[in-house]
Amino acid sequence: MCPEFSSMTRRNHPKMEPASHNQQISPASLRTELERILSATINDIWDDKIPDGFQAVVSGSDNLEFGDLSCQSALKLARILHDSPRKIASMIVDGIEAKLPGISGVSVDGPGFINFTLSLPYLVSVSGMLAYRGLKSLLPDVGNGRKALVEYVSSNPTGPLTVGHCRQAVLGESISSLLEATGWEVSREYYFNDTGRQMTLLGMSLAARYEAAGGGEAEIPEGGYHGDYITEWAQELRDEQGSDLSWVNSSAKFITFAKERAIGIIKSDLSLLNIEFDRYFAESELIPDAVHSTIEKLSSIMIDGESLVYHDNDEAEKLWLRFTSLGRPSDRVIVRDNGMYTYRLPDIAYHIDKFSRGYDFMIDVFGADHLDTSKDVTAALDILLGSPAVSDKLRVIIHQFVTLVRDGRKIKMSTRAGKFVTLRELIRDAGSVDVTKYLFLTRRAEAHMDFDLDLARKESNENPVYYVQYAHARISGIMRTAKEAGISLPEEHIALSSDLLDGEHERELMRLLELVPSRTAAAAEACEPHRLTEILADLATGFHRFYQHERIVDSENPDVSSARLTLCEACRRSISDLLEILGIDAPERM
RNA sequence: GCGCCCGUAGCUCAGCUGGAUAGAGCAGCGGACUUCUAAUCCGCAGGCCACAGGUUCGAAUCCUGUCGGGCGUACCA
Repeated sequence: MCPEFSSMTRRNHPKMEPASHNQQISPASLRTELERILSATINDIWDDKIPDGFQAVVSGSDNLEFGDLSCQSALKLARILHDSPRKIASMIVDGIEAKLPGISGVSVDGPGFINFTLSLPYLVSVSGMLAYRGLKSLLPDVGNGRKALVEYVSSNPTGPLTVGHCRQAVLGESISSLLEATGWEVSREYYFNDTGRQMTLLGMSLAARYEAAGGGEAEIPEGGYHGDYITEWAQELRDEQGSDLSWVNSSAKFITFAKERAIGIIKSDLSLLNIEFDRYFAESELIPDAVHSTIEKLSSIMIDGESLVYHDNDEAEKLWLRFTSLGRPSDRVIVRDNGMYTYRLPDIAYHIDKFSRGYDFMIDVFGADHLDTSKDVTAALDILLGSPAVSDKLRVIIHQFVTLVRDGRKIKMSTRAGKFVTLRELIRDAGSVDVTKYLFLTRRAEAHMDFDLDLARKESNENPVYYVQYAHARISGIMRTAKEAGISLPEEHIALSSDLLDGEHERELMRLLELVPSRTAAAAEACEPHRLTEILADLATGFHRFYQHERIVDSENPDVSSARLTLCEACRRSISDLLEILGIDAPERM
């Protein structure tokens, strides 16, 4: 934000309200309107030959030679109409009767693309909107205040967060912000398992270290946790408890102590990333009521004359869920013979709880290891809640793992064996939180990524995040220079004359800016925050190039300076708005 | 064996859901600072989009198969 400008934008000048103010059209409505006109034209010409529901689509051209926006409908229609795409395209263009908003040129190119050139006044007005009202004002209000829930990290409280969790944390957090940017009211939730075998093992591991710290001989149980942090907890516990022997005989106390310590570490790890959850949902909250009622619901479902759950003949307690009747590869045990629940059952109960809380959209962000389980859970929810309810509202995003490489070799990570690289260490090696975040955010979730620890610091010095942040800092510097020179942004309500911005470099930058809202909206729709890093890089390049070619602050030409300042501000604000969604700092100086 | 994901420049990765000449950063080579921040810009070089078929006006993108890598295939989570 530039406080020195905000006061201006709020001032009212009713008498000076120019006519052009009402003509401002947003990038989104321009596209909708174009598509509407094209669709109508196509239907007018060919009428019943066009399949029902046919919609023309316009998208940004990848090459400036082909105009700013392009439509491929003629190519698609060629097959249906049995005619050459070029001819069809020409007929469409000739048949357009309505005035196209914000468009100064239409042409038919290549095999049959219809290309549109955006008008200069329109481009100028969009830059103005970005500068004065910010990116969010141009994003579609998809959520419209509806509630969404994003579950992510959800790592069990058995130790510090690792590199893998870091990727997920950054991904989940940016998805949450992206949804917020498009009008959703988002709750961030962390689900953790605080019962079951892993917690018992953790408690036993701590007990063993506690013994050892007292000089005793004790072994960590098989499958237990070997991390150094457990030894530290044991020592702390010793120091605190002194000779209080009641601890030694109470496994529950060890579990509770370890659990609380672990959650504390996790929360402080997350705070390093500036991530705060609205709720930490413990599995134990579901036991016994929610789990029991889930078992009942599952039991009442019959498929092909068979109950969805069944017992083995010999063991009374053990309960299976017949996932095979739900199209899954194999049945699974959901209650063990000792009466304890396996992971899937409470997780189903948890998701039923989520659905019951009235969210319109739910996202689960999981690592690749959860894929199978997650499909089982979704299959169970489909049958319990009705398939459309689940597929409409629940979206599971699976991200692939980070493969760490050190000394040219891949490192196997294991939390239990105590062999892992923590989030803390990663941030330390990368040298900055922003660098670490950007590192993960430039990749799409499904991409496997190799991360070379030896190159961490080296890479971070050359990290693209600095390139983007530098653009922001540079513009901020220009704003300061402009202020000193007595040049300010034009006031919002005065339509900017496009004559002042008719150079090729101005146009190139404005064209880039015009694409930002639709690209951001598409990223939100797809829940793919990595696309924002692409937009950011493009904006930074666009600005740096513009800066190289054009003098912005020039006392000799205050009008031009002021107009160019608007473009800079549009750029700066778009960058800072996008960085904010990604949770990355937008520095004013570097 | 089976299921899911991935294979794109030397390296790390994009590629807007089938379109026009496949892009960026880093690494390499060569240029540009008396001018609002050179953490920048401009140029060169670098590709059989793993491989083989198929679908059609058109494929990195869709379908099949092969090869290679990751994850899963627990009465762990």
